[in-house]
Amino acid sequence: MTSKTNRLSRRERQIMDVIYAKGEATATEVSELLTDAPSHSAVRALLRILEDKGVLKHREEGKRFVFLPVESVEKASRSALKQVVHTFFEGSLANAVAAFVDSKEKISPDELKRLESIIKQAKNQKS
Amino acid sequence: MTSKTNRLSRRERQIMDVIYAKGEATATEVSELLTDAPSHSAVRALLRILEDKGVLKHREEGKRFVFLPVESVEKASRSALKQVVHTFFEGSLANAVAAFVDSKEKISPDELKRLESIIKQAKNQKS
DNA sequence: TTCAATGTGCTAAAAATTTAGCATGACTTC
DNA sequence: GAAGTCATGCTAAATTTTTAGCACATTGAA
Repeated sequence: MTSKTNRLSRRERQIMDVIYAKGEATATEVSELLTDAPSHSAVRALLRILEDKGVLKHREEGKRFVFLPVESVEKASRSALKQVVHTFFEGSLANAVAAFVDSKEKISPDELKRLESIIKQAKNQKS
Repeated sequence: MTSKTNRLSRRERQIMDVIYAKGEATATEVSELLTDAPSHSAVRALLRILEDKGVLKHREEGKRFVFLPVESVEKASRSALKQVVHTFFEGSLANAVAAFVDSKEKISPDELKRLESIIKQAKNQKS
């Protein structure tokens, strides 16, 4: 249960969120996307630390470093989602979806259709 | 976007998670539920800090303090969920549900039924 | 070549988090 | 009422996080 992101400091987590949302990012991009970004060198330091911790890696692109998660986004997102569902919705996906639907988020008809077919498919696979 | 829980340190978040999952808890309960709990007095200190920060409040029950979130669990859970969906699933609930279904989590037939009816209801409300 | 621009790495200091331990108060039990 | 138990508050120290700034490398233009 002690997930990897659980071991990250606040800034580190903020940065990981940005990178997960974007897929990958340079130090400058991270800086720009953080709403309350610290100095540029601070961001770079954090990125280096995250790499030390083994949650990020980078590839060099020209002279810039492009950082990306070591763990696949798929895996990370699944565990983040599971974590929320567990903490707040007693482990029930249905509870979570219900809450989301109840909120004022507009869910487009398209989304609803997709949801329907996802559920249908899951039902079939069960049997 | 800078949510309240975003301002919490790692330990503070851990504690909030425990309390959200349980609804409310005493210092002792929090200690027991943390997998890598620090000393008891450390936990109490954190709880005090969280109260100072305005995310927890307490009521006295005999001689113990029972801590509970200031923000309703409903509200907190909605924003936690929204956050994950935004960060990892491009804001799409359907994407999130698909990922959850794909994972090896067993989703009971009951859950699936509930999901179906939730979606159906949402569709009707739209029109 | 030389200079400016843009990137990185490193280091050390500042700030924040996390912790233990002691003092205190209430309640029970002997 | 004395001692033991269980709770809290406070304080100060240890540890971690967060930061800025300087040094160095590379690229491209003048």
